[in-house]
Amino acid sequence: MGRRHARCIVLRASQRLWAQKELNLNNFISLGLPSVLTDSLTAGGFTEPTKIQSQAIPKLMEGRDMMGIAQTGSGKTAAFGLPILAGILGLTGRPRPLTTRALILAPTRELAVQIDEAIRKFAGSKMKLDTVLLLGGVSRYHQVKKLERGVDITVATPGRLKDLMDDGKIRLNETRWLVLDEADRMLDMGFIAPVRAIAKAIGFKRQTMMFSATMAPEVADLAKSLLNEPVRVDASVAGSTVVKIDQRVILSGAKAKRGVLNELLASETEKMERVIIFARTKHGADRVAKNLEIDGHKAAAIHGNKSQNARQAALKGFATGDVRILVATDIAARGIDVPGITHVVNYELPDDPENYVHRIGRTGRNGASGFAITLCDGTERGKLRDVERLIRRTLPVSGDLHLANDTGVVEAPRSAYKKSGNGRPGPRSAKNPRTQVDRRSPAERRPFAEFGKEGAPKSQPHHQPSDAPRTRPAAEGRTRPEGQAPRGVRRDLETGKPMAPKVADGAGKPKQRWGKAQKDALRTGGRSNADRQRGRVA
DNA sequence: AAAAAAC
Repeated sequence: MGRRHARCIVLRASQRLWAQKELNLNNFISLGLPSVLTDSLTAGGFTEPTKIQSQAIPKLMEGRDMMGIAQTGSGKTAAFGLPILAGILGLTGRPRPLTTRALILAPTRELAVQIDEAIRKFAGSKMKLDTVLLLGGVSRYHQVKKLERGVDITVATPGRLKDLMDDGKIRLNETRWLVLDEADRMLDMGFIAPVRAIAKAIGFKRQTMMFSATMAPEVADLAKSLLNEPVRVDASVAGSTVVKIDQRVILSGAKAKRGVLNELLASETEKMERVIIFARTKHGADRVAKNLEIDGHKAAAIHGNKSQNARQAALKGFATGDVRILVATDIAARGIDVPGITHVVNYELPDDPENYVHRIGRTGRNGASGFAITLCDGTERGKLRDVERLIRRTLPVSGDLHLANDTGVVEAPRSAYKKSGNGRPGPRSAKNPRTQVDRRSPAERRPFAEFGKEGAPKSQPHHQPSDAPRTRPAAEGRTRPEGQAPRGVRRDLETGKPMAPKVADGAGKPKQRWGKAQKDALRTGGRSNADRQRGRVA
């Protein structure tokens, strides 16, 4: 009976599979894609378009330009890739030597590799397709060989592409499709000049697709000059994904972080199957990886000082499950799409608060849930506050501010990361020695969780008139010596009038960490980081 | 004072 029942289920499942194959029950068909592509999608197990795919594909098949607000994981690669593949299927003959029919630009090499792999997978084995991947860090030789024969699709990072353009190894005059992926990041990285040069080389007979996580003014500017009456598709999933990520903060002294991390990796409740650990600097990432190895954990590291081969190897080992721990700089904060990451650990807080959001977005993907654990020491309080302001919520904190202000003597007591809650130190015990001398002023001695609220930037009304005496609700009932300004209000030295608080116009927005002049120099000059450092006046 | 991207 049980057996027959089981067989019945098996039969039903196989019938469904058969029906799907036979009748090609693939919802991509309704989007107007040719059968060569839907067949390969079915074979790859893709039958259900994502939100952005069902919105974008029909419009792109009509030849419209597009501005897409979307992040990695939304399925945007297929959203622009499939219409391009469909367009190429409609062309006859081979691409001419030194030309490419489609050009896809990405900000980092890893991202370019991912896009290239995905597109070839969508095309499947039945479609004749010549592609080339143009990125730095590897020999130009094979890239040039492929270009000499002519290619259908080129995926590139701006530096190497511009390099090859200047050497006459690639001509863009026959390029019909241009994609700018992660445009916001490309601008942040100073690629505006090469991107414009590339677009100019292609000319106007093209279909342009631009994708960005945000619609910052610079992005809007670029979109205005590159896109022609674009369709706008918004597939930002801001709330829904973040909700599935369990975020928390553990206070820990800088030197105690190593011990805290080891405890986390060892603890059974955490079930850290695949974890990515973010460090702030390349050197920091190497150091964390080295310490993990010493402490008996197999780990790979990825950052910009590693060779392209080493970077690919690290990523591959992580994706295959060969190593369960990847230590990374913010090179991997965005775009890296390795499935099954259960935990993101911020060993150090990022300099750019936006990167916090991108980092934790490596987990909780495709409906899975994930954990994001941030280790925060005393010097990082400001950065944590910036993050909390950006995401507009206060993160649950455990651990001990005394430990966070650790200057190096304290070993992390278990209670620092086992206990969650009010952020106050647990009772003094052998395990929680609290031998640290507290060097803070009395005003600073408050539970750590309060720090995010200090100065209350998020409750400041944006439009508060600056010439009216400013009062904070919290200051009510508080007595002050005559003539002393309330805390948090700066007064003009001459007039004594209150000035606009520093944070008022930045509330809800991240602080600008680099001077505008430096960012501009980066944007326009296109010089290397090292050049920039050398050229700067000390 | 960082990271990314060209040799």
